[in-house]
Amino acid sequence: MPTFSASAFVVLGLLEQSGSTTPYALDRAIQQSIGHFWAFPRSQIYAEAARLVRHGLVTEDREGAGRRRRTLSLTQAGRDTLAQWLTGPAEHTTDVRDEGLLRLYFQQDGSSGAAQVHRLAVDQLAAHRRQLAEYEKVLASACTPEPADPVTAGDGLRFETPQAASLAFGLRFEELAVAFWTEVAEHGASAVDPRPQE
Amino acid sequence: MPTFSASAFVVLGLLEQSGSTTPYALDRAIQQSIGHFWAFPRSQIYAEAARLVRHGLVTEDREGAGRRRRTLSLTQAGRDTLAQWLTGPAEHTTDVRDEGLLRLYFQQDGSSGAAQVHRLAVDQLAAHRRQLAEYEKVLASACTPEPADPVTAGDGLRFETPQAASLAFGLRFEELAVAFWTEVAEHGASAVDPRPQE
DNA sequence: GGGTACATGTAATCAGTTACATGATTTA
DNA sequence: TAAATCATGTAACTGATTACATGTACCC
Repeated sequence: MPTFSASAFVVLGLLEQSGSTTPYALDRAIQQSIGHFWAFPRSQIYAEAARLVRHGLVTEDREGAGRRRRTLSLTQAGRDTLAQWLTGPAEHTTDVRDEGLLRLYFQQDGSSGAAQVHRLAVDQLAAHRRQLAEYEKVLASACTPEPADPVTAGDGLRFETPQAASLAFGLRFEELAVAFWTEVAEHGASAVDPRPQE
Repeated sequence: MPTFSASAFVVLGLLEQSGSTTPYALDRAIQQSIGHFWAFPRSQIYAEAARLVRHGLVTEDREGAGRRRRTLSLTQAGRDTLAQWLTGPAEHTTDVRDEGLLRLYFQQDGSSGAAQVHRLAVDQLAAHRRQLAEYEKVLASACTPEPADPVTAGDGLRFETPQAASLAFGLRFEELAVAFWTEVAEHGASAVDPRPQE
């Protein structure tokens, strides 16, 4: 059997969570959750689904007319493959592609580029603020109020599921980005301290 | 003229910084710096360089024998295109692909999956610690000691160039990851608080 | 001088992106 | 009912990954 990519498991995992769905519904689910830590554009869903069908991990069912919608479902083989991946050894891959940081890297140092850097920072800041707001909305529904138990209680909200924990990471990432670009905007790139919290 | 991707600017930018170089040297530079926020595998350098040569932004010069090494240099058109990109409007794209978070997302909630989650967290933690150590090494050379001027002085080390500032972001990201997976390892996914610092 | 690690490139395959086309549903 | 928007799919193209092949230097 071939070896499947992480993108394949995005599809398998979501299918397990939701039962049968359409590619479009998968796309929506991805945008709001997994897409934040596994970029996965809509058009790839079709390709990935086709591959999974070819290998017998998913079945598809198409409407005969109209928009010829597909409905995807897991097969037993699909469920097994997913379970195996979830319990198997994890590779460590964190790939980031952030055009803002790339531009920052290539800016001239010294005061000549200061205005450019500032403009870049302001732009990036706005974008990350927007993203942060997104997360807050999404997480609001995944959050539960503080448990009464004083042993486990900290301050703030807590999550109950691994899903919500992953999203919490995304939220923290955006907070980091906002803090970073704020510093750059206010003090210029030369004032960025690698560890502000120490 | 066609529109160039961010990967193209990675090559152009590095060529400007270093004068003429070989694809291999570019690769090494990327691994240690830009690769952290713009994933760019070695084999793509050849493809990208070829494209840039085709469009006249780069010239290449090949050894006649032996390993037929290339030497790449910027043309004036290349320098111009780079300058234009650096001053032009920035898109906001932050794509992340992190297999660890993906797995976490799909873990079962409840106590049944706790051991899996723990193992995952320990693995990811180790990997991110390694990455963090990397950054510390790379940044040590980009760091300057605190300036004496009390107006701009904070606590800790400061950076002088946009390059170092970008890397500082990477370092903070790894610190975030380490903190996150530590929490998951210690308390399970259900104990992750979205905003520990509040 | 043979082994190991580093350096360099190519071609085939696979994944991802863009651009487009069309069907359904809501709303003015 | 026309316009706008949401839903759905395909095909052509470009970018990325893998696997391989070979050259060069170092070191024992």
